[in-house]
Amino acid sequence: MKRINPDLNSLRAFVVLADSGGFRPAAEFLGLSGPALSRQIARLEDGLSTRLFDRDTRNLRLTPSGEELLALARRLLQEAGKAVEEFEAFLAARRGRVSVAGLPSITAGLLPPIIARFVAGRPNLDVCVLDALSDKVAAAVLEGRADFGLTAGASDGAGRLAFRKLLDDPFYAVAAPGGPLDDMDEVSWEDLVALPFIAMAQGTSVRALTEAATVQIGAAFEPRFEVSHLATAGALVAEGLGVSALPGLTLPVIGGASLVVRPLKAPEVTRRIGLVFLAGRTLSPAAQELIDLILRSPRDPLGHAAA
Amino acid sequence: MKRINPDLNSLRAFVVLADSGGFRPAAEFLGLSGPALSRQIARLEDGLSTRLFDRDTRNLRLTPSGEELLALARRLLQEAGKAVEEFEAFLAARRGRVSVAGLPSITAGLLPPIIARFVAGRPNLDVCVLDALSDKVAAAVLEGRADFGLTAGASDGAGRLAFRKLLDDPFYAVAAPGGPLDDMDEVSWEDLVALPFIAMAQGTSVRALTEAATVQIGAAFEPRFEVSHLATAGALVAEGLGVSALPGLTLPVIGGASLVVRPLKAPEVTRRIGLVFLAGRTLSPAAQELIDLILRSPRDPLGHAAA
DNA sequence: CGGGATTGATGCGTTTCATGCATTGAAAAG
DNA sequence: CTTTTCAATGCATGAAACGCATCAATCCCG
Repeated sequence: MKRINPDLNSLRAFVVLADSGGFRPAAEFLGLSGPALSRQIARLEDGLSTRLFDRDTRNLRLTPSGEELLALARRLLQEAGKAVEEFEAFLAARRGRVSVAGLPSITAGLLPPIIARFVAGRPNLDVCVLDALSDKVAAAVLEGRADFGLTAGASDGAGRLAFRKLLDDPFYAVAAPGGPLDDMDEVSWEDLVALPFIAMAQGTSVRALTEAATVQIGAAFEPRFEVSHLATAGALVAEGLGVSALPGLTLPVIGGASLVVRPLKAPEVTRRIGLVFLAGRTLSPAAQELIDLILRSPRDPLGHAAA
Repeated sequence: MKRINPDLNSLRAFVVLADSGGFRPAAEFLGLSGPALSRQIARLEDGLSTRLFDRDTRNLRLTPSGEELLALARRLLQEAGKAVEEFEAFLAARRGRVSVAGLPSITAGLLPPIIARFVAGRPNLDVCVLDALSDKVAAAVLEGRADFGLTAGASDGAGRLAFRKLLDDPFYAVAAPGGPLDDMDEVSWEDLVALPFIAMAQGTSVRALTEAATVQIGAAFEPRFEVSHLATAGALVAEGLGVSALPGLTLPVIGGASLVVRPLKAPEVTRRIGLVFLAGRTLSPAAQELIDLILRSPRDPLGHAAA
């Protein structure tokens, strides 16, 4: 038996004709000429090897096969319409799922207000935020667990990741009010590392840059405390147990407003914050939209969440 | 926003390409040349205003939009396949519903074995048998409650019903063994109506023909009993309460084998049994199939169920 | 009872569109 | 560095759909 292959346009024409009860109005509705519709129906009937309408010049009535096909065609067209609608919603970034991997300082500070604007009016769009340390961020993007990442400029060796710089995030010295920084306008790394130092754990971007800075000034790096989470570091500083060097973006997260924060110089160290994504891969419309929104957002190095 | 109209063939090509991971094998599978498939995908992408594959000469990978469309296309194609399958089943008379209206003598005698053969191997085909008196049969067909009818030749005045003769069903005289017919080879209407007569109720084809016969011989028609159902008539006859004149098709229904049955002559009265259906209307494949089966079946006027 | 009007089908010419062949350009394999 | 493979493109061919004009049948109205 030869395979019959219904054409959605023919089915649509058939349904319209069945509904309108005449070739003329149906053809007009479809934007076709009468003969075109007549032939389209004839083709459909021929393809199905069945008469679909009992018709003469005056009457038009569905045959039982036509009735049967009408039900099936309606169902199929409805399915098709639903599919188109879903796909259009996906294309318009109103539906789908965006997965963002990011450093904790970014996902906690920079990202939330942007996501809030992003999901507004997009009730069917899921956003998944993956907060992880910088190497894990790159891994998540490489493995496809995240559509893109927000991290400190780390280029993957294989060149499979592309980087788009967002901002330079300068380091600041932080201490408790009444602590050693009260009287200083700005702080040098040399001065800072001489104080009891609260360092971030290995594997964080902050740690890597902190070590680089101490190496650069030829100082020994002997932290008094070592913590994994920013909140802990902030709490220790607030308690006056030590000082630390942190990028501006982290300050809102640790409650920098109630701490003494001073620009950190000699050398001036900045964390290059940017987007990473798989090179050569098209992003989902929703992910692209979120990226565009991030790029258009004001990028205050101090973290605009503090504003 | 312009209306996008997916073509099932394009979607099929897209799915095949996504599954086979390369243009060459996909094109071969689809029975197309490479360029044809390339353009088909390009058209699809153009129609959707989206890139569906990230591709260079060596790699072919779905974009997120492609992944999304793939799921939707699979679903839609599966729906389409199911619809085609259902429709083919309908066309092949393996699915659907046939509604037959018929005189009780036919629906009880002639029809059951035919229906038995008809539904064999058609588990999804519903058969609805409507047994009714002759005028109700015609009405059921006219009103569309039955696809066709099996009745005694009655033509609707408006000519909206077509009749197709099946057989001539001659009348027989019936009586109980040990009754008045035992010694006779054949019986005349005149002899029969002189005996205690069991008549069918008004509105039955049997009654109409019985009355016509008595009028024809100029006799009075004074039935001793009058019943609506054949089984009752048969039981009364078997009990020796009277005789009756019944068409051959009714005999198996009333247990004619245990009665005395004699050909009834002078005049020879026959009931024209045939199919009625709406003129100019195409029948459903299943109904047509059942009709063909009826036409091909042996038509023993005595009722082949007795064989 | 008869002519005009309406409706769907058909013949024909045109246009559009998809396909196939040949070629190009790019990337991987030897 | 050459060869091979693969997808994209130019070009020409062929098929399919469309519109216009016409035809046949029916209904409406005078």
